[in-house]
Amino acid sequence: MDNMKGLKRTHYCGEVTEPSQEVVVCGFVERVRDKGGVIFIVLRDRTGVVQLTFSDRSDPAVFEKAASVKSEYVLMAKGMVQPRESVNEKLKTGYVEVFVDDLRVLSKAQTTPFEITNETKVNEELRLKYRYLDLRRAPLQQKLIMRHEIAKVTREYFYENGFLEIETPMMMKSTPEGARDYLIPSRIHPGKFYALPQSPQIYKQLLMVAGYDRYIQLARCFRDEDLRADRQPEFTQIDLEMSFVDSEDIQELVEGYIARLFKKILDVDIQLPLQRLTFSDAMARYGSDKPDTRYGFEIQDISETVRDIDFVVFRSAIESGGSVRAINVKNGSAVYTRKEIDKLVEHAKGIGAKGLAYIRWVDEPNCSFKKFVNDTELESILGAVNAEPGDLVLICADRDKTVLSTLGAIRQICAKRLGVIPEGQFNFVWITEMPFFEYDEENEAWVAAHHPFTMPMEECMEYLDTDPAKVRAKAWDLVLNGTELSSGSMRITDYELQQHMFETLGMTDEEIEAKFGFLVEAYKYGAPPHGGMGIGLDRITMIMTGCDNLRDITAFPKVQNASELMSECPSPVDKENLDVLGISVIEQED
RNA sequence: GGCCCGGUAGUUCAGUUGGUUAGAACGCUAGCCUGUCACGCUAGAGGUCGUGAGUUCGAGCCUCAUCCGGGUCGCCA
Repeated sequence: MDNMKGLKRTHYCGEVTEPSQEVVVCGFVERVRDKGGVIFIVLRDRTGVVQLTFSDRSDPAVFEKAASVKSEYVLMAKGMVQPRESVNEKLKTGYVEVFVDDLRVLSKAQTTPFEITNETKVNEELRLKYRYLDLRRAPLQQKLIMRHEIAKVTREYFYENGFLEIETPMMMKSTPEGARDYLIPSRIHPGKFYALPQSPQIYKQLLMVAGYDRYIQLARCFRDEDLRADRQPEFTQIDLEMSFVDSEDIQELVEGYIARLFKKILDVDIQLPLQRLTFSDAMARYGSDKPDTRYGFEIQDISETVRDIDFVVFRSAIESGGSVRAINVKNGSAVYTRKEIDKLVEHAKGIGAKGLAYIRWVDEPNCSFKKFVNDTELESILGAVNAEPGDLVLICADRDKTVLSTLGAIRQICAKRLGVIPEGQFNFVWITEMPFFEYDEENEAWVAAHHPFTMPMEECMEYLDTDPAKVRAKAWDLVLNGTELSSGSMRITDYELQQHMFETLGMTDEEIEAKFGFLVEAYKYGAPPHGGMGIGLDRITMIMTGCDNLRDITAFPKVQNASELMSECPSPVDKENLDVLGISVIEQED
């Protein structure tokens, strides 16, 4: 094995484009093409590849060493850049090659468990086990580099706007609300635990009380909940908080950030101001609090149209206070055969609906409930949803909540199936006037829809005690292409009101004191009006890189059961270590 | 915790109704080749069919259990 003595890298591989200069490059061997008397080695680093050339008519020692090189060896090479005899137009460096006179093998490499190529069909499980090899591939490197650029633009923007980056603790008090905490034991306090932050929420509010009126942090957050394609247990939030502002001020600033980010990273112009929808409009039109507005198929209430139809499914839904709503899947009838519709209906049943009625219109409108409707009634339904020949009308009748969530989900499935979702389009929408309370059907109680420091809208204060369903919050989400990117709110700064909110949520004085005593105390000493947001850096990166899961834009991601396949964490701990922490582990039953 | 999908050489896959010695491509090893660039040619090595049980004269294939991975619902104040 050689060392680097006397050589220093002068160029990254991808930068070698000018002939007639001496360069020193280093990197990994992408490929060896040994022609017998001439050897080509493709060398790779994070900027690209360059071809190294060796001839048996020059230095025999160098040539012999080149002949022993294999894939993924780590090399350093010095030589003259010369034009190629035949160019490779597919490469940025394809017009030149480095004719090597000093070759150093810095590290040999075993045969890798999979080939390291840009395009790969290799099972992700294997790639995750050898993540450091998978990360050598250019597509992954480009994504992590773009993530870096996004973080850089983010910091630039907020710094320019007067924000201070301040670190908040990773070891904090556990607040057993909402998501489950990851707990940290400590030798000094057996039986007591810190928690990893689910977000720096409380600390950033205290920073406002402390007078640091514009705060930002690219904060690592942790939640011990089940994973999804767009949910990792450990993630990064662009966490910000501002004093002496109201909702619109924060939103305006964030809009400026979004526009800057997309312009700088993707050279995409985002039209400002961004679209706004109230929560109730979003639910009514899209059946979702994170609507994808890149396509239509909007939900329409046809309760009035079908009120007089003698069809028990519709009638009973309306009579029991629910509704009948429909989506018009434009040109859906060709794709959705009877069999495919049956699958949709099954899916709808799987998510809580009793079923779906439908009108499939190929030659004639073919209605699944035609026994119960006459031609006039059928026509008025088709008219109500602007149906034309070729369209597919899907109808759901039930409680409002069920109807909306069902049609919202079905709407998405149909759009994907029909391929009507435009690529390369970024539809942002603010969801405003979020409900303050949510009804927990299991425990038959109203619970906070957001964290308990969220400010109710002024005009809703009067319903706080009388009609929780009517109370809306000064809280909002930012949604991009159907993915929730961000949420924010104004915070309660009034001690009395905060106390009142805690009580409304059914917390006793003892609980309040134990969980949030220090926060409540802080607000007694003067608190500026403030609010803020947490923006999901990972999700933004995922969408901007065109990925459909967070693993691809995370250097070392966790898999579905929250373990890491490479290091195999989490892992058991010796009894001695546990004893020091005062912890005993109960045998898990299967 | 529920539902759906997947697991066969190092990798990606094929494998007929349950039937002889489980195949291909790429990779790997050895040899040849002075202009390749997904180099080419010749030869070769390489398999606990995820694991365990069962049915059967006989299981990669059928049954059951289990492990691992993915998607999703619940969950994510």
